[in-house]
Amino acid sequence: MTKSDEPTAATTRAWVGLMRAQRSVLSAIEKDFKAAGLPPFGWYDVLWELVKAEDGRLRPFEIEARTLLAQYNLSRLIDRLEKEGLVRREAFEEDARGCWVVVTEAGRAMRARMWETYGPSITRHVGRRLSEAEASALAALLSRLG
Amino acid sequence: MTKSDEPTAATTRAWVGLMRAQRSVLSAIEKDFKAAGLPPFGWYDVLWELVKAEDGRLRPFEIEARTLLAQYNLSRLIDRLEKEGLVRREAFEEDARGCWVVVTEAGRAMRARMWETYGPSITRHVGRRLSEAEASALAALLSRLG
DNA sequence: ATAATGTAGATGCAATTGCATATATATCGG
DNA sequence: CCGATATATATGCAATTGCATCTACATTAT
Repeated sequence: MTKSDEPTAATTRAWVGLMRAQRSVLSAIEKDFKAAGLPPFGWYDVLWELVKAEDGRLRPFEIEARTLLAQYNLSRLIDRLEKEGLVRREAFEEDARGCWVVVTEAGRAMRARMWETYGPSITRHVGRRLSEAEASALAALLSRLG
Repeated sequence: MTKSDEPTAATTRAWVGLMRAQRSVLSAIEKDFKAAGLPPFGWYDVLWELVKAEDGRLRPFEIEARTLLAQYNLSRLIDRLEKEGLVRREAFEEDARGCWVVVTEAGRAMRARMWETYGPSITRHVGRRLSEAEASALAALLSRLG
């Protein structure tokens, strides 16, 4: 490895910190979800993207881009959400290969119920550890890596 | 949910950014590992902790604390590393419940070989996107969440 | 029109993870 | 010393993930 490819100490600390912070906060949040008897954390993102979207519907590939889920994982996550009645698949008329994923009323209700745990959990595990200015600065820096 | 539990916009952006940045960079790095024909990314951390440790050995619970791996996941990860000859388990004399995990020469060599891909990968996906000062600031902020 | 290529999404199968619990000590209170 | 409790690690099993590939339809070039 040539010298210029070697990460600087600060870069390495940033990357290791990113992994550790994410794991640590995520596992704390997942613990809160479990304690509240909620479905898996990962369901939230998909439901939220659908709720935000016009008509509560998105194509799978759109959800994929927004959530960074792998295609095959999303496909099966939709299966599970559908089995729970939180979303339903509908035909996409203009292209018979595709489909819509539509959030149901139960899905909207579940999203809202999850937020009641999720919101405070974010506050506890992130907000309480940083000032407003720090949170802003962190968000700005992280957006450079997305 | 009471008002005070609701995360601020900056806190939420920080958390969402943390998830997205970690997923995005991790998946880019994993792609580099695969392209180089290396074993799974997760093996690196364990090997590295062992190489850093005195005598190249640690107790499983010590690795667990350093890597944030779940106990049952680490137990089976050690199985896999052992099967590849990268580590070996040795008896821990003072407490028959425990064991040592010792990195082998092959394990040290593999760690070094992985770094040849990993180092440049960190540089490419993290270092190149931030100035030194930004990387430092990011590391400092992230350390507050660990 | 047709063959080649591209895209959306699903799926079989093996590997990994999570959960609950097991196993084998160790330690502690009486 | 003895039973109760705690600790270190392993493991059976179900759920999830990753990989490779499949199906079905769409688009493009000839």
